[in-house]
Amino acid sequence: MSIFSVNSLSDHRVKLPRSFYEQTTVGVAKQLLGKYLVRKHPEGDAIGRIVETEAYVGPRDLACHASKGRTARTEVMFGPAGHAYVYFIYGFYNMLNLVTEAKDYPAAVLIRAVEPVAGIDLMKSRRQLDTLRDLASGPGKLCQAFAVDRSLNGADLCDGLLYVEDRGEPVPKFQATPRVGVDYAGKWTTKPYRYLVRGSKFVSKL
DNA sequence: CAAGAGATCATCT
DNA sequence: GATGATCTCTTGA
Repeated sequence: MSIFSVNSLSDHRVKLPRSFYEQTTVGVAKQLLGKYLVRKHPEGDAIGRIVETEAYVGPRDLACHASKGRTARTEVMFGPAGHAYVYFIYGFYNMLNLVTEAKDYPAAVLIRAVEPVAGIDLMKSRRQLDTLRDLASGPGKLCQAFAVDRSLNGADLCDGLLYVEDRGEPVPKFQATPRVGVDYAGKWTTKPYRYLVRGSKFVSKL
């Protein structure tokens, strides 16, 4: 590193503080675009630029698990912001969410896709795939690539091996669409709570 | 390329 | 006992 790095934007790396996650869920979901998901692991670190998120905005949102009430599964969402909510679905896949808003207000943002940035060989071996585009372009895929499973449920994103980093990029241009796979949620099905970085090849689908 | 089925299990009824 | 915030592979145009 040169002495110029002090003033270099490219050196800006700040772990998102809890106050970031305490904002509105929709705000967090949008602002996470262009941030970096970091997974520290004995096998090696994995980093990806977040390109797709979904907001699950609280107890009234019929697509949000917390709309079913406070249970063992949803407990983490009722806790303070800035923790991971990881659950297992379809008998195969883990989903990574980041808990938002105030304690006792259950809401979270689903991380749906990232662009691989570092630890790419590790991701390839975990995914048994060689195609960069397919390594983390979906919520199940990225959990596999980043070795995220239920052992991380409840993990503190402000003090642990999983967190999100701000590298000083502005939030990229994005588009909003309805969320994927929530056809059962009545009027909540069509709410535009899915956010995608415009032009990214690494989103799960258009 | 689009559409459909199957895989497989934690969670809630 | 049903179902799901998914993925992959197969089928057929």
